Amino acid sequence: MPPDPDPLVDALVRTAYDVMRVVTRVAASHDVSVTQMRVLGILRDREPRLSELADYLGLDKSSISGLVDRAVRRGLLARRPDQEDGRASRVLLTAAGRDLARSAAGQVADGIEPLVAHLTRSERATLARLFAPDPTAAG
Amino acid sequence: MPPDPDPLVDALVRTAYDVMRVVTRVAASHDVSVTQMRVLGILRDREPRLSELADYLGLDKSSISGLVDRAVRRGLLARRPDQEDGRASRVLLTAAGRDLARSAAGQVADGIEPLVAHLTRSERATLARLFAPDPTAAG
DNA sequence: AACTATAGTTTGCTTTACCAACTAGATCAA
DNA sequence: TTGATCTAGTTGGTAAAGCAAACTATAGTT
Repeated sequence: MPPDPDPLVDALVRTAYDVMRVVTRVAASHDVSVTQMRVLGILRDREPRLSELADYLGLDKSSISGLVDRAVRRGLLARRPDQEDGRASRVLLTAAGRDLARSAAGQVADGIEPLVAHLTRSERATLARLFAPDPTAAG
Repeated sequence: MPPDPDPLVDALVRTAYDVMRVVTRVAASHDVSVTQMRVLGILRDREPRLSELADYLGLDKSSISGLVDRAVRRGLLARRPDQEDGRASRVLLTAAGRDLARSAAGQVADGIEPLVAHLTRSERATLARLFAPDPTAAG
């Protein structure tokens, strides 16, 4: 989207594509889709219902079923019936899934490193601060 | 990918997902895929061969054929035989494609705005500067 | 002219993701 | 309690994304 009058927006979009390229590459190296990678990341500190997962991802419930199915078949995720609601299931990482998530996170960090390699220590700190856990925006 | 020791990396990944969410939404509102949106953006100031486009996107040639086909069928792109190489085609925006690209760029800018709404003018300038047209990294 | 390399296309496959229809368990009302 | 309704998740059907492999046609090379 070149004729972007706002250089910041332009930079954000460009950087987003760069980051996604890294994530895509790392995911592929583990033979997992970007979305599945993201699921693994989300589940590291959560054990949500399928519908909650759908909300996190902004996807339709029906998209989640197959996504989780495939990951379960691969031994990365497991389903657990919800205690409080007989209709619901909760999704959680298996040991293998947790290993993959950890390893992939490291690779993503390494892959992103070059994108900010030209920044000084203090510039990085500034960047991290400006991007801080979004005070108002949705997470 | 929570247990990311580097808060900057974490912020970049999170922001990338936020940006992609906006792009996805805008693309959907035009009934176009994220990849097609990206193609429209790329073609705004270029008229590449299919193979060059494949390189830009990091996709296989075979993925490009169908992608371009569908966009041509929608009247967003056109193929033009390359003068210098009888095997090659060049891809370019139609007027409709250019309109869509322009309009979408505006929507993306508007959608991203909230992500940086909490920043002061000077903080934005800093951010834009730190993200500047990556001096070393690949574009 | 014959080989080889390159540009694109086509076919077949899996995954993604949607929608709509469905099942089963929850919830609310009478 | 029974019935109406809502919600969680699954299933089936569809279009697109993207890869790999086989193929066509043009370039380039020897």
